[in-house]
Amino acid sequence: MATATQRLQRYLEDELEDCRPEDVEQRLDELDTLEAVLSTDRIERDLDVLTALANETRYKLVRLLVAADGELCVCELNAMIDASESAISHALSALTDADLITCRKDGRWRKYRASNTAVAILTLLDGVTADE
Amino acid sequence: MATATQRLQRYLEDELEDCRPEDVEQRLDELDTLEAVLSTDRIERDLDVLTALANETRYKLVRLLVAADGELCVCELNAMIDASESAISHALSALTDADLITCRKDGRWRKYRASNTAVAILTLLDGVTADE
DNA sequence: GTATTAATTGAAGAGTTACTCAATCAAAGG
DNA sequence: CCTTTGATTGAGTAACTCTTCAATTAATAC
Repeated sequence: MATATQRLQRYLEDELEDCRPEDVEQRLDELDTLEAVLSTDRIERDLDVLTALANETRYKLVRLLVAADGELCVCELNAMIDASESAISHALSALTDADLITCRKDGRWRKYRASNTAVAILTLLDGVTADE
Repeated sequence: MATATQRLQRYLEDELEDCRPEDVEQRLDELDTLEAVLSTDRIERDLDVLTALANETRYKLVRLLVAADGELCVCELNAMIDASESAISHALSALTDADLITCRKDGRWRKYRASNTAVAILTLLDGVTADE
C-alpha cells in the first residue's frame, strides 16, 4: 500500500501535470497552512460544545431553555421532558460544564437559563437546517 | 416520591403564592406552549448535524474543508489528518449523510467540499467560543 | 484481458456514553 | 433536633460509537 504522502505526491503531479514544479511546491505550502488550522485549542472547546448538544435529552433541555427566554426550574423541565429526574440532572450537569446553561439556586429550587452560546447555536441551526 | 406533576404544582403555588389561581393556570399554559417546541422534526435534523460534528475526526475534516474554501481530494485530507484511510472514509460518509459535505468524482480521485451548513456552523462556533 | 491504485464497505471488537438505581446533599418546616 | 422535599452524585450496566482489518468496487494503465 502506498503511504499517504506518496499518494498525495502522485495526486499533485497528476492534477498539476501541465504546470511547473513550483506549482506543486506552492500547493504543498497551501496544505501546510490548512493543516495549521487543526492546531488550535479552539477545536477542543468546539468539540465540548458539540458533544454536549449531540444528545436528545440535552438538546431538548437547551431547546426549552432557549425558547423560555429566561429561567426554568428543574421541576418544570422534568414535567416537560420524558426522562427521569436523575437523567435530567446528569444532562443539566453536562450542559453546565460546556457553558451552554447556567444554574441559580433559589431556596430549594434550582433554576437554569440558556447561555448566549446556546441561544446563538440553536438560532443558527433553525436557519441552516430549514433552507436546504 | 412525588410525581413530576405534583412537584410542579407545588412549585407554581410556591412561586406564585401571592397571586391569583388564574396566574397558575396561565403559567401552565405557557409551559404547554414551550413543550410544543419539542414536537418539531427539526429536532431530529439538528441532532443529525450535531452528532455528525461531535467527533474529532469528522470535525477536523469539516474544519479543513471549510478552511480550504473549495474542494479537497481524499488523499489530501489523508495527508493532513492523523487517522487511517478507512476511518477517514467512514467519517466522510457520515458527514455526507448529514449534508455537511458533498462529494464529486474526478477520475479515480474523489473530491469533497463543505456545505453551506458546515460553513455557517463552524463560522458561528468561531465567534461564540471566542468571546466567553 | 490483468495489474495497480484510490477509495469505500461491512463486520467485529474495543472503547465510550447515557441511563437506572441507591445513596446523599441541602433547604425548609415542624 | 427529625422529617420532608428538591435535586444531585456515583457506581454499575446496557447500548451505542468509532476504529481496525479484510474484502471489494471503480478507474486507469498496461
